[in-house]
Amino acid sequence: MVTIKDIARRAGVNPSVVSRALNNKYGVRKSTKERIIAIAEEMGYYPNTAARRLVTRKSGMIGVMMADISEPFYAQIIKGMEYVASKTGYTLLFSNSYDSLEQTDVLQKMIVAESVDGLVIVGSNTQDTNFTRTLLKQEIPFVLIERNLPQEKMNCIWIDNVEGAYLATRHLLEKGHKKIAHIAGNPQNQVTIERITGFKKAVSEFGLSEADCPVLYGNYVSQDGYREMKKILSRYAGCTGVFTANDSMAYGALHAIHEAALVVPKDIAVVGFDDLEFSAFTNPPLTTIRQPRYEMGKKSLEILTKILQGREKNGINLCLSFDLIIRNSA
Amino acid sequence: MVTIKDIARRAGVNPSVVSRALNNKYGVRKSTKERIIAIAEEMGYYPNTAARRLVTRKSGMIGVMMADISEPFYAQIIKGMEYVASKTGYTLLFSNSYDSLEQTDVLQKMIVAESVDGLVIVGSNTQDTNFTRTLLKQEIPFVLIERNLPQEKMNCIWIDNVEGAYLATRHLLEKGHKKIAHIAGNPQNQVTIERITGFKKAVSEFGLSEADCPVLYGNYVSQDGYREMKKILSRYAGCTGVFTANDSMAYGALHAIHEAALVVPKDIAVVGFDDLEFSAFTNPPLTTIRQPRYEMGKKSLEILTKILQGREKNGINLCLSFDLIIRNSA
DNA sequence: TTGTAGGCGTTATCAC
DNA sequence: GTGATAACGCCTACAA
Repeated sequence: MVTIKDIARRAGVNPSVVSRALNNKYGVRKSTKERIIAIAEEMGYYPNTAARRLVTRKSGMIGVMMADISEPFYAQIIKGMEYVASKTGYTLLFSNSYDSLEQTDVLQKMIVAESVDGLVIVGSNTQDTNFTRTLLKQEIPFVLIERNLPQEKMNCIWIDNVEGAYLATRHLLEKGHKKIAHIAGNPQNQVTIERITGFKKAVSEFGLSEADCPVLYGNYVSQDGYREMKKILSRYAGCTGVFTANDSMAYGALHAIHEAALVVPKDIAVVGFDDLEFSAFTNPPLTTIRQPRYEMGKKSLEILTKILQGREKNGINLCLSFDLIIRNSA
Repeated sequence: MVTIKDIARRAGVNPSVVSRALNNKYGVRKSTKERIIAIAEEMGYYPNTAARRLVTRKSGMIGVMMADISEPFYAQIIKGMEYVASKTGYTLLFSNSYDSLEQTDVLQKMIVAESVDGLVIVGSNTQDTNFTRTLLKQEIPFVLIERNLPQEKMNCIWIDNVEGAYLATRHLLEKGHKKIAHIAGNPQNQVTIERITGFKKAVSEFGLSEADCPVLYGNYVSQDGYREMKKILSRYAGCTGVFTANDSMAYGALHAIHEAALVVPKDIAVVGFDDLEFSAFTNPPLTTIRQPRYEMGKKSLEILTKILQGREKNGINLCLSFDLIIRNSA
């Protein structure tokens, strides 16, 4: 392993000079600096992060918490983050929160053991109410994606889920459907509540009764969409339209509809939410609300980086826009 | 921040005793050890990883390289790895190699800057021929997934892609198809070559001519499957069966077939490879070869962990089994 | 502009 | 069984 001492010896200077030269600090003659840099390169020097971390108390790592990294929903968010991370030199550390951030010590581990400099938290359970306070107290910068907490010093990136769900539902209603159902997500989730609200708003605006427009619950996975769609087919015979809280559940719903030998959108129309990559390839291609996932990830890291570098202060609230992507399922 | 010094002071012992007690080393009286552990817990002590890393020269991190973490193919592999990592206390560090491992310095960065203790490399370009030598020379343990290199001291986890592709193709042939096509992957990829070999093996075994069984190329993404399927429809009119090198391309192919108003499997049968989660939800559900992705990830980390702990030596070669999952697309 | 010295928190090697 | 002390590689006052 090549250390600054080795370089210093070769360059005939003191290690501290090497340190300053390599870190672009003032007080090193240009010629010495260039010589040192050349030697470092030649010797294949890489700073020892552990040593640096120990003295600077910065890790150069950003922790990313999400429910389950294997969900396709997160793929583009991660990609957006990585784009910024690779440019700014930060390393991303991922961790799954599964059901709850607070029931496990994943957050504490990230902060104390891995000593991340900052955090991005995607989603998170509404029942997790303490972690923001803890993070604020520990003065570790963090950005929340998919949440909009009105508290001070909070950094949030979100889309207006009420409006998104409203738009999706409205699209069904404008096509003339009189009985439509909503397959909602896990009610512990904030976005679930918001999308239900949007659904009901559209329904009432069109003068339909809540009895004709039932809300069913899944947990954002295909299997649940399939299960709930089968319920709809058996219990709500007149239902001709379904709005699912995300695309994965829409996939399951489409499958159940096909199995029942019904045709989409002729017999039943389906609208999803998210616009996952795959949604262009369902049969028929899925009409859905596109979330700017890549941008969410990118922005989250841009904001966090700026805050870490002191070029920005906490309290950023960013509401991104969504789009209704009309394909053939509704 | 609580350090072992703080604990030592409270316990009335020397920091080194605390270190030994907390690390389960010999030479600490049971009563002292218990007292120290209690105090550490009470004070909320977490060891400083940077300091520990600096002196032990171990990072407790395992680097994971794959082409693109956002590809759904990797999701279950990652999950399998995480399962083991969380049990053994290792932290996973992901990095994308995109086209090539060697054209960027991602590997070197992981090793030198992050000082990972070991590596798992999924896939990798056949043109990347030097990295194994480099890793071997640096004596950093690594496990290769989706590759089977016959060299000594190499740890490989793989499935027999020739046989898998053979089985998939054979399934089409046994259904009576006389003209079938293969949408292969990127020819720089080892598995691409192997799956083409399996395809050709089955074709020749059934006495079909290569002219009737063309091989087309995509890069394992849906869009390419769509594009190549359209080519097949226009150029190879009599073709009634398609074997795609992975499921994502099968999705694109199904889409192209539907667009042409043809019916799967009546007009054209489709067989994929991988058995992604979504493949049960395509229309019709996809017949495909299931790769044990979760197990690949799990095994890779189990092997690596054992090697890192000295409980196993390099040179593990693990061939996992696959299954033909027959659904309705063929 | 450069060198010296101290310390970050931990572990390891000795004495005792 | 316990304590003192020296590293690990780097950074940063401060002194020269």
